[in-house]
Amino acid sequence: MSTASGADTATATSTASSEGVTSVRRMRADAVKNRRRILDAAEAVFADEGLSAPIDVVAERAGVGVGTLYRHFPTKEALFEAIVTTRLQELVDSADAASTADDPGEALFSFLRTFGSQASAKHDVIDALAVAGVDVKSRCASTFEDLQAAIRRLLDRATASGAVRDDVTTAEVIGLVVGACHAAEQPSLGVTPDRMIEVVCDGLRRRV
Amino acid sequence: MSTASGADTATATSTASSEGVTSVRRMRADAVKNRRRILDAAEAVFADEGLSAPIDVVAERAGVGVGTLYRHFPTKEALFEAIVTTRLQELVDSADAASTADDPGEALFSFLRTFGSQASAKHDVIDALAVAGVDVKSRCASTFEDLQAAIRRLLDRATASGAVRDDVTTAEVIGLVVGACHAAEQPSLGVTPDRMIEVVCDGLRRRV
DNA sequence: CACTATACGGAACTGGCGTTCCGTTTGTCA
DNA sequence: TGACAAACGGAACGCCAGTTCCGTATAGTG
Repeated sequence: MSTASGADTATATSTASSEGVTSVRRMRADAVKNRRRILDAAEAVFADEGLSAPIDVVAERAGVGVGTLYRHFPTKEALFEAIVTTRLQELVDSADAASTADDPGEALFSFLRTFGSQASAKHDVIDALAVAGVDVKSRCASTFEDLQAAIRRLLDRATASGAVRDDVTTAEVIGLVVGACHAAEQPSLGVTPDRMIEVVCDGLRRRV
Repeated sequence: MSTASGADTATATSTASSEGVTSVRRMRADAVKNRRRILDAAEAVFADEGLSAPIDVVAERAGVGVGTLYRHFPTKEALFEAIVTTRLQELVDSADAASTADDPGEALFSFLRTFGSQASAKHDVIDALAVAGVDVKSRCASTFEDLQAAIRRLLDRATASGAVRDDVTTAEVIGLVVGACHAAEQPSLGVTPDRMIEVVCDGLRRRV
């Protein structure tokens, strides 16, 4: 829900002076308000139109001119970063939450199901992870690595417990789930992610 | 390999006269040659750059001006149609070939593996099937339906034999495999389709 | 209240790409 | 070989989306 993540609140701009002293200046009230509006608009627009939605749409939805938008985010990618990082963080949180479950296998699977429903609700994550041309890697790198690490933890535990096969990598698990979600976004196929994810989970289970 | 599919040879243009008689006129020799060159170039370019490759690139590779390209294919989509239909047909053929195998389960799985390797070699199929915005549906509709039907046949047989679970649709199988291939095209993930497809196959197997 | 740094808006610019247009070239046929 | 329809090439056009620019508005301060 919340898009702010502490340091992201951005009510201030920091400037390094020549002596190395850091002076902080409050943002003007309207600027703060507009920044919020832009983030909210972007979150909504990207969620249901995907990352390819034109910037103008975001600006209009925020009730702001494009110029203003660019004052806050120098690039469309910078805006992606803000939004996608949030989403990825939500997924990291889900993964961490799932990791406390008793059954390590179910912990992984329930996370993957969560991932699926999150992703099908918010087009942007999948776009960020699955569409070539949007390079998450460069901008949201660290959060993406966090996510990968969190999934690896789930996977390792599940593998160690014997619930899940041990010949699959974290990246492959991500690929399978993201792939399924991406396919589900294609209206012509007429499928939803859930059953496909169930198949993936079964495929991950260790054969008895 | 071969891109020609009988009626596609297109060395002639048919015209309906006022009396309803159909007169056929030979294409000029250079036109025939150029059409071939364009198709070959498009096949190569789309295969390794995907369907988003600019038309100019195709034209240049074919050693032809854009005007000439447009004389042969009135639209970029028309060119897609020519290429993608061929690829889809290849897949239909693979599916039909697989369907003669003794073990119905393995018939399906070996086709899915073939699909995976075809797809990872030729970016365009996956683009056509997985990237929103390219509507295969409208142009290659019938061939796509043929493919879907062929896969359904494999799936039904596999299900009937008890080798494969019976709660999965053809579209879901396609979604899973296409999704995995699509994910594999993302260089940042660093995965190949094969193991992911193996997981999908295991997921499709009926639990014993 | 006046003054200025800060922020705003949106028209204009840019680059990429699909498509069109038209003057030139060339294969074909008598 | 001459004539002409057919085909060619590539410059030019239009659209779309990201980005920049700059004249105008306003929050914050003394």
